[in-house]
Amino acid sequence: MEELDQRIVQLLLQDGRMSYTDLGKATGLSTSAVHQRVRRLEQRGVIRGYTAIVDPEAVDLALTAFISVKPFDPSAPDDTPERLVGLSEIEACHSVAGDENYILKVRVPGPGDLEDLLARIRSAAGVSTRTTVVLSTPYEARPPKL
Amino acid sequence: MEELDQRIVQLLLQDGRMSYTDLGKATGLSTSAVHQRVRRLEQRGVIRGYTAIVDPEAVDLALTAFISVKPFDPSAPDDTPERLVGLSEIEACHSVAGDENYILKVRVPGPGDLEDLLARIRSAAGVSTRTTVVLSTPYEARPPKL
DNA sequence: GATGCGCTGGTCGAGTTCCTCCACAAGGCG
DNA sequence: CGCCTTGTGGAGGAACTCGACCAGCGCATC
Repeated sequence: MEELDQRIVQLLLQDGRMSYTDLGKATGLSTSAVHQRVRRLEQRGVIRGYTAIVDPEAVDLALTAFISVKPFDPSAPDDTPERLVGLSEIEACHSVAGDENYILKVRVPGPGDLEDLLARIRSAAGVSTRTTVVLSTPYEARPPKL
Repeated sequence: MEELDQRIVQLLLQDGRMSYTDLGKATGLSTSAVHQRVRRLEQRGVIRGYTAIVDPEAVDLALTAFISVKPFDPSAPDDTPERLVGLSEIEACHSVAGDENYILKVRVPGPGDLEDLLARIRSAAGVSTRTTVVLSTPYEARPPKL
């Protein structure tokens, strides 16, 4: 990817609502040219979307946890992600190297909801779980430096 | 938080670039009223910002890993997050319950950069590390259901 | 080595839409 | 009744969006 696109992406990572006019000023391009590049980045899949960054506590999701997951039957075909995709408390699902197969990042209002969620995960995917509760998060969702 | 604000936040989680006019149509409010509410949500810290969701591979950050971190000296005051805040490869830092103290989420171009980053983390924070490499991520950054 | 063609990616301008601010109204609440 | 909050509506200006046009470049052709 060339340098102009990279700079545009960088700017949109820092402020997803920046206007095309401002992007143009920041890159030395015309509004239309920037707009065109952004559209291309979107349809090439480089930019997958835009979102607000929200304080989890403010929306009653004060408890974050990482759940490591391992199938009971290692020989069965592994469709764990599809089995869990319907659980909206799961923010992310990573397939990982190591003792367990997946790491899930989940957000719930409180401990009771976590207990409940764990049961649903185990029964939906046929897995054993090991969960790590996060106590606080010093920082999160920082935009990468390109 | 009341229901209208919740719906606005939900919509902005799904599309961070939605216009105030559209938000108004979706919530049954006038453009001005929505704008006002969003500004309040921003300055109350409920909405912390906006960002583009970018394909990491497209910006040469193909390797994601979780690094569990534990200080060499458990009795020393723990300022690990501050010591690591300057490393831009670290996307998130969570203080966790369990054997280790923190979980870091990092993104680098490749294995060599990970090795290098680990050395910098250890020397900057005086910690031992245990890293879990992610092989693929079925999904990530899903907007929570409110 | 010129000529000409098509592709890519840029500027410019005009019509439309959206943002943003202000004045003002309706509903609680002391 | 007066004040605060939260809404509506409107007007001016800014931003978006589209089409027309142009410059550079690669490349086949002569």
